[in-house]
Amino acid sequence: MSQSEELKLAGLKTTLPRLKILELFDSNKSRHLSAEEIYKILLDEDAGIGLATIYRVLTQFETAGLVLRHNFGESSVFELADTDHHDHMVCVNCGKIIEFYDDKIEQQQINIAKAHDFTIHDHSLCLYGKCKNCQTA
Amino acid sequence: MSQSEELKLAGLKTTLPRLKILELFDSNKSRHLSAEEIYKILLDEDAGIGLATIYRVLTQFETAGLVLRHNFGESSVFELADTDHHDHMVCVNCGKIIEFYDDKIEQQQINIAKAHDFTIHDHSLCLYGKCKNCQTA
DNA sequence: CTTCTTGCAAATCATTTGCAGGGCG
DNA sequence: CGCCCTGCAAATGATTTGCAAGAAG
Repeated sequence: MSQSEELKLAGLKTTLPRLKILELFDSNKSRHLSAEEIYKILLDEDAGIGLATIYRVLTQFETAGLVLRHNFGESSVFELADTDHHDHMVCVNCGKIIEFYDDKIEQQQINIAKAHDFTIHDHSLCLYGKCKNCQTA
Repeated sequence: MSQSEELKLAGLKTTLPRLKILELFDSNKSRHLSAEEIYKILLDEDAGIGLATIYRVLTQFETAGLVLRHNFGESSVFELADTDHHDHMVCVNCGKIIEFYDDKIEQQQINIAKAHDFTIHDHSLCLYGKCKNCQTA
């Protein structure tokens, strides 16, 4: 599906800011971007896109289910919602983000919730520490 | 250990704001409080304690290891660090917080980190959903 | 054309900091 | 009595919103 079609499906008009942001997520290796990071990247491209617009677009994308918002540090980071559910490990030294999925943990969360008569809508699991390269530092 | 002694041990002078806040945590059934909540409670008591002071005290307490800071919603909530490690379930409807500890999950996190050559310093696991009383709502 | 969008600036929110007066040890 | 603390107001950083001008369908 083209990016333009994705937008249409979400009930959003095809506009430059939206395409640019989608494009960034599609092409970016890191996958995890904050509004500020997106803003700076687009500034370098002289796209003339304001920070407020980026926040608006990201919120719309989140509502439409196109991206997920995470609250690792103090500001939000977003990632494309194009893969299966996974959790994260964040390197407190270099900021690297490693994704992982573990069936035992997922299952155990469900068991625990059940034991407390709690219905899970969502969950967030984040491990903070040092990645391979930063352990010596 | 008295609250005054706890403060001394942390290298902090015994002052009214600090005692009041410690007292609140000790007496409060909910255990989890935000700076704003503490501020409002103390306002009602006419303690004349400013919000900035509450933030300062909470930060000092966190540094001293007396309290833990969590980032469930958009603002931080604090809890006394007087119990063993545990994770949380937060009811998105009524805000109720349920604490839990699961050995399998803890162990599995360690395994996963190891598999990725990652050294865990800390982790946060939070289940969002509806508690028993809010399921029908 | 009509409605959805955007850029910019001003407004919010949560939290932090500067400063001058006070209080603990 | 010196240094740590506090209240208040102003400063911050992240994110949101008001508004009038511009595009998309």
